Amino acid sequence: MKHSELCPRFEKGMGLLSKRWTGLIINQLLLGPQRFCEIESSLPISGRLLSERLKDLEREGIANRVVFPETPVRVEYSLTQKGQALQPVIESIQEWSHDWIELEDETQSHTESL
Amino acid sequence: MKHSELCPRFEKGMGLLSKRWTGLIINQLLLGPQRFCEIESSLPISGRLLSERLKDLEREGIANRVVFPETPVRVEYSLTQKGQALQPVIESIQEWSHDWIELEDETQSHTESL
DNA sequence: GTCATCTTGTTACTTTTCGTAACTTAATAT
DNA sequence: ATATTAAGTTACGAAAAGTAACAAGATGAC
Repeated sequence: MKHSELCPRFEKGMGLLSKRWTGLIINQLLLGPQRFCEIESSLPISGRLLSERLKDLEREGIANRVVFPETPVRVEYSLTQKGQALQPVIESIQEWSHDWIELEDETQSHTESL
Repeated sequence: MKHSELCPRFEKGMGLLSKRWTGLIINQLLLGPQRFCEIESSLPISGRLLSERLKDLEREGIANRVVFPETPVRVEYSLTQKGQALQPVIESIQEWSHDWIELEDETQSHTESL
């Protein structure tokens, strides 16, 4: 129960990134500002969680939220400087994934593990 | 409900990294091989979760597990090549955290939010 | 012999987070 | 009036995380 050596900034940063969906949402926003439904369509995430994660990101100063009061309403999310600064993180994860992750083949019908 | 553009390797890699504790455990193992109780002491993680995460990492080929049948038993965990290859990822997260995360001060007794 | 000790887990149980689906709001079109 | 659409929210069951107590197995203390 001594965890003294750990840098608290790093611990907090890692805590943000290691919440489910956060990395993938940021990856999506690195492509440019996007509205809620675009992010939702680009990822297998539900509206409930997406809404929750975007609120987290806004609260942490990583994402901006802009409402266009059209009908129906349009809301655009974009990255702040702090969010843009995550690009090297995302890129390094992309490189590692490309180099080291192998896909298990999904050609079988879903009746394995029986 | 279309999430077609997403690279499955990246999605899987991000899935690994965005499990709670995974990043911090890998960060610890980047310092060198360590036994179970050392990792446990270095992080505010419980034995149950640490055991679970280390099994995940072993199954993914990221960590090695070596048992020394002494008394009491000693078990050492270390990173494989695949695990070592995560160093740039961890480093980029460290840099971002250093540059952009600010700590809220914890000088108050824990009676805020009332 | 029996009891305590130490490490690496596991089991049992509670709390938090996630996943799914139905519902809400507000402006417009039919 | 009713349907439509985007952006959420609410409700609820399922999965994951947190906590604490316990187990195995060899040793040393009494």
